Amino acid sequence: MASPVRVHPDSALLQPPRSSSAFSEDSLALLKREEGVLEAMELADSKPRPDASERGLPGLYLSCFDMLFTEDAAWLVRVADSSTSVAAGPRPESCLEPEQCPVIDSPGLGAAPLSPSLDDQVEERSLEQVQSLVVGEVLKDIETACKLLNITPDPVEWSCGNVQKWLLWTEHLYRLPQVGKAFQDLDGKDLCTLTEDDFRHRSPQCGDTLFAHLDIWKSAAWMKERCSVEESRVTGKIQSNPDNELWSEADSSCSGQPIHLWQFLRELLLKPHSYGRCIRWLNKEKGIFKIEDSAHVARLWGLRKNRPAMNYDKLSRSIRQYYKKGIIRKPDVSQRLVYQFVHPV
DNA sequence: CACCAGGAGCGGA
DNA sequence: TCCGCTCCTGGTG
Repeated sequence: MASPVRVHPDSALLQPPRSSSAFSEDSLALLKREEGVLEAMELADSKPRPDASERGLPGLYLSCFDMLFTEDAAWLVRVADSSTSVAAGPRPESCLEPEQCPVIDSPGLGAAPLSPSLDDQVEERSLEQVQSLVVGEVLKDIETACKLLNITPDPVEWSCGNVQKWLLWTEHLYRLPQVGKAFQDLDGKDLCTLTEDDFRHRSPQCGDTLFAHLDIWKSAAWMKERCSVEESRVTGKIQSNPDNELWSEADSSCSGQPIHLWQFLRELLLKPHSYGRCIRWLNKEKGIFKIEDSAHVARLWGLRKNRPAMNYDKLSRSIRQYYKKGIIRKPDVSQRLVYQFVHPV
């Protein structure tokens, strides 16, 4: 398990790397294990990818932030730069696969070796790009979790029920023991005032991990608020995110309307890096998808709808109600757990 | 046994 | 009224 990292909203998040220690074995392993976070991370890895959904959201955040604040990130940038700089010429065997091409703009490196100071500047610039990519990705993933759980991104605003939802969600994704009872009757405000020791006291097994996860949510909320204040100050309005537009049709949580099952399924399908193990497209153009883990999808749906007794039997009955409504149907060649959106995106 | 199909009653919005 | 949850019977591989 990734070691939790402390991220305080007011300090660490936007700071440059703090450590000058060597690349530890742990962080290397972490890097190899957790590279699915965003494309920028993928360039550091040429090994077969582990199943994305096994990482779970929280673990993903931890490793992201861990990387952000260590020398590892600078190393990552060096990999990115070297891979882009050789793009015109033959690539060594250890180079990246085509689909793992860096998304970071090359700072325009020439063939000649850089002077140390220029090298530092390049690293710093690329590091900023990596940082903003990672932070953006973390915010997006938290946003997804918020939509699925129907909670606000800011833990301070959570009700007792929201806190329990978040705990369930985190435990579920990160395979933690259930400790909800230890945090009973706490609302978000109370939760946020707890210290790491309080968390450990309430849950010796995973209190520190939960605390770290919560810290990241708090950081993200802080950043989001900062960004929106900044944006509204500069542009006078909140800018829209193209990625949100992509699935705004399927997102009803923003409009206050209860989410429909077909919308929920599409949300999961549009986040393959998080949910690809439990539901995935077989043919996105035709809208054909397969539920790989029926129990898992049912649990997620139950979590989203506050229906602890939800199971696949009930979920599939709801899906079948869509048949006569012309929203979902069985594909021409019927297969188990395979359905088709009548009107693909 | 897990999945599939569909009828029916119910409650919430 | 619509939507989804729940319970149900019966069928299939």
